[in-house]
Amino acid sequence: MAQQDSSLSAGVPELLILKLLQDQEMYGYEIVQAISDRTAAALTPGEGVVYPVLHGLEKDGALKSRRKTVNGRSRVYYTLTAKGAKRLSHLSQSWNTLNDAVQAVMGARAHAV
Amino acid sequence: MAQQDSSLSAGVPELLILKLLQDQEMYGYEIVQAISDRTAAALTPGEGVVYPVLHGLEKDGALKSRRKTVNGRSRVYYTLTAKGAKRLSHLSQSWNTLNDAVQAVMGARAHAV
DNA sequence: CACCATACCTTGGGGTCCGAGGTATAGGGT
DNA sequence: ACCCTATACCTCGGACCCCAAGGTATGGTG
Repeated sequence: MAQQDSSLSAGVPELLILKLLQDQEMYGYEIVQAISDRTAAALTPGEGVVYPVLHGLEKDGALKSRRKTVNGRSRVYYTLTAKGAKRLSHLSQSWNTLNDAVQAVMGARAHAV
Repeated sequence: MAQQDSSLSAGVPELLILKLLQDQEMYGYEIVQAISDRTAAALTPGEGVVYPVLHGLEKDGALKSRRKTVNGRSRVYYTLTAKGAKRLSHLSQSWNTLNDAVQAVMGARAHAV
């Protein structure tokens, strides 16, 4: 049973992966490092997280992949499909709603103390 | 094995419950509705979520409980311990870090200025 | 007296995340 | 030559989180 919309299971890795792939074509190993880099290592989902998400998204038609060999290395590049774009905007929306709700209870203050 | 700190498993219900109990003594059933109320029904963790969290927190010494009968109804009121307060500030911090990291990847859109 | 709201609780299952491990190639150091 | 690291793919087992559904009991209302 596909998970509900208002789920508390964040699905953050999926969100980030979709976003990265919206901006540019990338391959799995690259994504793992990109997330770590762009979040200043605050988030470091490993390969054990990223690859399964990638496979799941492709299976659902949210991503398309193609093999490419660079410097004798075989890489699997992923790109966003229309369905994936929809899923991204949707997930992104959910994240904002969740965050707003949390802030509402926590005192609704902007961070940065 | 107790979960890591930088976990992506949000633990939002726990965070909200701790926050509510920091502000005032409450009982389970009340908490369920308070979350729904204060988030304009954006979040509605049911009793199946709240009670187990409550029990877990108490077991860990983050909460203290006392039975009280009001209008012939038996309620279990919870309050925050020092340990719970620590856990709250900690979890709250984690949430902000997580949110910042997500925003960093998503484009760092300013929320409500 | 039936029904709903209150108030507590547990169980079963699905989803998410993670560390650990497995395979293979390219390149640098020794 | 050889090893070690980085690159690049992958899967598995388990831990944890969340949820819907159901179970028990009492008070108030129609």
